[in-house]
Amino acid sequence: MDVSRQRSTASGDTERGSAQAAERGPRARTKRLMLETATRLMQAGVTPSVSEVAEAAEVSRATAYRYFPSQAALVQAVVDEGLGPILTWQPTSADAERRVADLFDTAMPRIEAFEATFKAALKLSLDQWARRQAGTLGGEPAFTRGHRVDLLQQAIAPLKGHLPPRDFKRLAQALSLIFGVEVLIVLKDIWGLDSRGTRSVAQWAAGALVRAAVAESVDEGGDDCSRLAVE
Amino acid sequence: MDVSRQRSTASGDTERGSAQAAERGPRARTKRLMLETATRLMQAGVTPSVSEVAEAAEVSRATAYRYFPSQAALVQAVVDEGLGPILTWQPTSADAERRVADLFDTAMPRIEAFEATFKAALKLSLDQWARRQAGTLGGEPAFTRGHRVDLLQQAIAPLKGHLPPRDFKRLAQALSLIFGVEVLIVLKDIWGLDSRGTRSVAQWAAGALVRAAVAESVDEGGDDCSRLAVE
DNA sequence: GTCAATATGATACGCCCGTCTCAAAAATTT
DNA sequence: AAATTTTTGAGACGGGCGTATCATATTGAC
Repeated sequence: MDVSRQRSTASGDTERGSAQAAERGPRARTKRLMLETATRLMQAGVTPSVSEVAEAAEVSRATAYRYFPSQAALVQAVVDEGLGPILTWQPTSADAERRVADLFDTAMPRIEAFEATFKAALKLSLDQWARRQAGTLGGEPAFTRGHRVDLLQQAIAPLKGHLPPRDFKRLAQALSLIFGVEVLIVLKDIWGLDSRGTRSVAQWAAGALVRAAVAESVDEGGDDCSRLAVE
Repeated sequence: MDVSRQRSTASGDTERGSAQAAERGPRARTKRLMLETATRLMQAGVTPSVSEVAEAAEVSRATAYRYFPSQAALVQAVVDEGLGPILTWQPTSADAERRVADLFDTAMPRIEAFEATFKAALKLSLDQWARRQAGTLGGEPAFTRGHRVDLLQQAIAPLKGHLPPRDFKRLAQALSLIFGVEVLIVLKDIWGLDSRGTRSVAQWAAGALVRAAVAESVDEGGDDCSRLAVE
């Protein structure tokens, strides 16, 4: 009823964007404290439960659950923070391949820094998928996990005119296969690569895909293979 | 002590390979029953807990836990079954790109049929990773998840002589990014593609990567761009 | 300073998971 | 057929998670 103090931000919304919305008051303070604690824990490699964050933040379990009713909500919030610098990425070049490389350079280190967080997010989205299959779904938060679509399309936007729409989309889809945390899982965990190796392989694959898409369209146009390199 | 009846297969080992090891007796019977039930449930889309399998198989919870001490063991067993036809894949062509395409044609439908199973396996491997990070690890089963490495290297084996070892490895690594369940997660769940679309994109990307690797090595050798297509 | 509104903490509950124990049932041996 | 071994089922236990309740402490308005 009392709308004078806008507390709509309390526990409902995500407070996206920079966490500097400040929003004073006890609630915002506690929430910020928890988020910082959770972020710190996650960057240390663990995926804390709500209770663990509560303890680490020296807050009662009950209070913690008031702000983050589940581990999913917690992870989602930390993901949003980790995603920050990635979502605000802006192209600096007009060349598609360069833009893609630049996007990867921005995103991959960030994803690596928040590796545990993104892996937790992936895990939770798999959980959600399984629950959806089983029919056991309580109108839950619904994880996002679609940012790469827009980002990659933005990165390869320069090709929009030079490629048939179908091929453009296909390139974006193919690139999205080598963009997310999945890359870390495969290259670091399975292959045992380090950060440099991982980034290097991803970069090469991304470049190869972009060049291949361009080359195909050129082939159709007239076999001008000298323009294969960069366009 | 009594070794006359070889019951070493009882609850310890994985009984890999075709499940036709038969191995009569109550234990084998119950285990087979549970495995079949679990497989059926998983192909229906759900990721059952041990208790759920127990109920579905009309076996007491205690018994179920005797054979599969955790959901992880359960999933691992079903994964082994689902992996069957993939692991026995043999190349039918001498052309690398064709071989890769063929491998994808074999593997992707199978992965899709066992989608829930493979997603559950991925989820569990993420769990394991998190626990390993946190130090909370009880000398557990240790998920495999490395089959794609050998398979892809086998598929592109014809290039082994034509490519520098570094490039060969890099190609295998890049291909492994677009090989597993991750492809389904990204293309079906995020992009909303159907099975055909998913397979099509994966195939294109795979072909593009192989061609790119070949083209690069040729470029170094003398810019013979007419051989870009297949070699 | 007083008072209402609000945030917090302690506690308890139900649920599911994984483990254990022990008696009953089934299978195998002799 | 009898005896022994093996397998099974029922139940109990502890632990963790998510929820609800209620008294207490803190905040902000007057």
